[in-house]
Amino acid sequence: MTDRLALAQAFTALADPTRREIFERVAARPRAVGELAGELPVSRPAVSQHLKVLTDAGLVSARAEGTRRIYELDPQGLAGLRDYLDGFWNRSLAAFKKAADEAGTRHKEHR
Amino acid sequence: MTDRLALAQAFTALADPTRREIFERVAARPRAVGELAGELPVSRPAVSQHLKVLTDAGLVSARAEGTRRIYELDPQGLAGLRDYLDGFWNRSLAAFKKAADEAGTRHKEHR
DNA sequence: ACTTACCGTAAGTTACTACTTACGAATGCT
DNA sequence: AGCATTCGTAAGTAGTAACTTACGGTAAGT
Repeated sequence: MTDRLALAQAFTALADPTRREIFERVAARPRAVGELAGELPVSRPAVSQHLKVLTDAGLVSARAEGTRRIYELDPQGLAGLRDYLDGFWNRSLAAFKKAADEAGTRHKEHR
Repeated sequence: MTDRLALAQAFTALADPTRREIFERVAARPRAVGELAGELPVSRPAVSQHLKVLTDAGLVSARAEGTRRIYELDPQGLAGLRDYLDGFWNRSLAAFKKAADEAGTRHKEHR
């Protein structure tokens, strides 16, 4: 199961605009650090630091290729976020359905 | 459609631990501000400020009940987050499937 | 009308975070 | 071996965010 810490890390990771931008680009296609830095208005070390946060959150993973490090999307962190939100989604829908049904019994019959 | 700003606000809102705690309690059952403050180790104004952020992110909504303000979950913000993550989920699964298939064609046949 | 209860906002402070430059390590090429 | 490329980390700084106390405003009760 996905623990609370990993969840917090994932939300924190995607809260930053630059980091979300990096995440989206890596998700679209695996990229090296310098490549990402070339596309973004921040320095290469900044990209490295962001990638560390994303990696710790389980959102991306890296593999070495010569002196370059290729980052790609890691489905694990994504799955944790999805599961967390799905829980609220189902419960909220159930609650709203329940409220709607109860309102319905007062004003008109069920069918 | 859910725009980028709302998305950023939703991620930012859920990134803070205290705010996520508030969100979870409100999602479980609608609550007043003072009630939340009584359950949490922060002051009532702090809760108010967190609820404002959550409201702006479309994650909760409020209704007046006498002098009290009852906050409840708002499915809108939740839907935006879900849709965003689902996009990556589907695309990442497609990419992994594609990669697996291509690897399969090199090492063993499809079935 | 006065008091009580509940809440949002303003102002100020502290802690954290995102960024920069500087440095060092690892790999590949000649 | 020497040099170039690519990258991670350390150190320092500026901006932001989360919290507190203080204040004002609205609704209900007596």
